[in-house]
Amino acid sequence: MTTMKEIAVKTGVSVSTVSLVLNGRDKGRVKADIAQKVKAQAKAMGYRPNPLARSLRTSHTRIIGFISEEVATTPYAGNIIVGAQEAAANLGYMLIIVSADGSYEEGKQIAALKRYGVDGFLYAKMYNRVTNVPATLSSHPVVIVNASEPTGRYSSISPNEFTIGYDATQYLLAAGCQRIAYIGDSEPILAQGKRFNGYQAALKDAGQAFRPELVTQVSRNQEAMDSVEHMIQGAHPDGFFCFNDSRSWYVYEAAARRGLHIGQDWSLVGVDNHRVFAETVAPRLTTIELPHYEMGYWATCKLISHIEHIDPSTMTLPATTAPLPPLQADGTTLIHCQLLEKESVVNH
Amino acid sequence: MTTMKEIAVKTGVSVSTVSLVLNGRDKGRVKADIAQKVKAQAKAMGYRPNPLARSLRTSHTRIIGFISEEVATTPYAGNIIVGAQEAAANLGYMLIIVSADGSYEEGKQIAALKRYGVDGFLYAKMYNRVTNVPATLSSHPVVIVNASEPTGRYSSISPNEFTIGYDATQYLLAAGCQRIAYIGDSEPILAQGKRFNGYQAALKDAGQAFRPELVTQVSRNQEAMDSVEHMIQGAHPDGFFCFNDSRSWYVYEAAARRGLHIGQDWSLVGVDNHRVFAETVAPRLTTIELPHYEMGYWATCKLISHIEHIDPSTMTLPATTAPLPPLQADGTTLIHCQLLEKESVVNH
DNA sequence: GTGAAAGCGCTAACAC
DNA sequence: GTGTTAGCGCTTTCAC
Repeated sequence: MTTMKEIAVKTGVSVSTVSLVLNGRDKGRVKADIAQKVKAQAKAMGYRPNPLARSLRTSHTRIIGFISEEVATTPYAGNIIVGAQEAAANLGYMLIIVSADGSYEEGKQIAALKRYGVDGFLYAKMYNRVTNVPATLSSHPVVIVNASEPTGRYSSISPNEFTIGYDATQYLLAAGCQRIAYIGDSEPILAQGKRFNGYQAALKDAGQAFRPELVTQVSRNQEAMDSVEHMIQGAHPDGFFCFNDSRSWYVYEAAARRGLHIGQDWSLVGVDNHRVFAETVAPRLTTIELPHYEMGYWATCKLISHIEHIDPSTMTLPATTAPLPPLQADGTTLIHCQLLEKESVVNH
Repeated sequence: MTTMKEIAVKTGVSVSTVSLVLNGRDKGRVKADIAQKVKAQAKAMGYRPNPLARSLRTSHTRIIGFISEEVATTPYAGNIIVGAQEAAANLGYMLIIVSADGSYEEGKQIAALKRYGVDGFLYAKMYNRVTNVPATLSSHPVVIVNASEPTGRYSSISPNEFTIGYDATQYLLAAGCQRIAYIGDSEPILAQGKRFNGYQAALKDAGQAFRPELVTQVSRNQEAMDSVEHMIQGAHPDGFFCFNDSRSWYVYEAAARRGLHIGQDWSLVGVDNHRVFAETVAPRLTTIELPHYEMGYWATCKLISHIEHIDPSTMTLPATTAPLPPLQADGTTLIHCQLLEKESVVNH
């Protein structure tokens, strides 16, 4: 580890000059040629600043605290972490991740993160919902990921659930489906209601009547299977929009029992949480993937723009990255989800 | 943030005395009553040490670098992170997680972690394999998670793949299955070979002949489905051991096409990667879950025991935690995987 | 323009 | 036994 002192000695200047130069604060303070010498020497010696020492002085660390629940129990939401981590790396930050679903309570974890001097917090939930942000976070910049929050005090980023339902339904309509079923979740969770609204809106916009008999909101296991069977027998759907891949399963099994094939006899679009389908039946399944990676990435960019008091639109993002989606008036950003076209929709 | 200096002033002693007392190094150096006073004052003022300042001095940080690939693309392996994070929290450590599957290369990430002064590294892979540890890590304690490494220089923790195959097959045998099929993966990955060995060994120990016609090693999609169908038609199995849940899927679909039910007509034990099955068809499926959480937890305990040069068996683990599994001679620890009994095995 | 000096909060060698 | 002192590597104020 080469230090500034060593560079100072080698170059024959003082540490303060080195610090000035290496931090780009030498404008009109240090002569250009000596600045050059310092930079050259630093490069030659492979100088890298010691973040600990810098943090002790400046009390900012370029570390972000990522607080999550249920990383354990939700498939693929881990992509939020990956997205956040990559954004952080691109912008010169590190992520310390704590999960609050374990033996250690959220409060203790937050206190520990504060002691380590994190510059801000990402508060992530593993399924989209309304949540309350712990009061202890309010001393720092916070961005909420995959959730929203009632007070409007914090920025948040979550998937646009309405357009998920709308796009899926519209896609089935465009394929010529006349009787599109909605296989939902029996829990009254946020995503459920909004996707269902999108389904209804798409039907309405296409001039199709909404038929309650085509809707079934199921839990799981045999009971769910029976509900789906019952709906199919009564309402004869030719297309299905499924809340998630667990619900798609019941349709696949019902098709198999009838000797029918998804993508040949029935159309199906489903939200893909687990990706066992992608792995197993692809390219048979047309799916919508939740934008976990994007949410993590953008939330981190936004948080850092808060931390550094800069306008997110001026942030230099890597060329490969899409521009930050615009903020709504209430601080909420909804991310549109892509529909991945495969073969499980047949033209009727 | 109260500092040692403030405590020293309030108590009327020097900072060094405070430091000694608060670090438990006052044995025979500071009088008991004054030590008491210091402790009381510290408590009253809600003193918490500043880890940055301490680290700058001691050059250890109580931060562990967690290096992983493919957190993005592997379901549930995120549990390794959760386990590691909880173990770290229990032992007073923090985890900085970097993923090497993104735009930033492993080398840069490792350099950054070193600058932040991590005390050691967890080098995790998201599926079990033989891997090479980057040379730059050798300056620090390292534990390998969910992988092994050819040189034998590092400790590693991975699932016992052999017993997965053995236990699953034995369980099916005990239920009376006479013709147990093995639905494997067509890739020659480590887990594949060992689970297959376990399957063969269990058959042999039970005195059943190994029948090649009951084995099919499939990739995915229609081709995989066709192979499974072909095997079933030719060899008439009454029980199935499936390499993972993607492969279980094909058996479920084949059963549905015949109007048969898993758990009534056919027995099935599968390794459960995605848990869409657990969510969807439980309690119909008898599964083996990979011990991701445990691997993360134990790897972290072991790493910390290296860092602090203590015998892992003397570590005070939380009462809820199982004891650390023993180390093999080559530094490898294999974790036995539990078989979760449900209803997808029928007594023949 | 440049350097000396103070100090972020803590630890540890060394006086007394 | 306890306090004084000297840093860890860096930033920043203030003389010169």
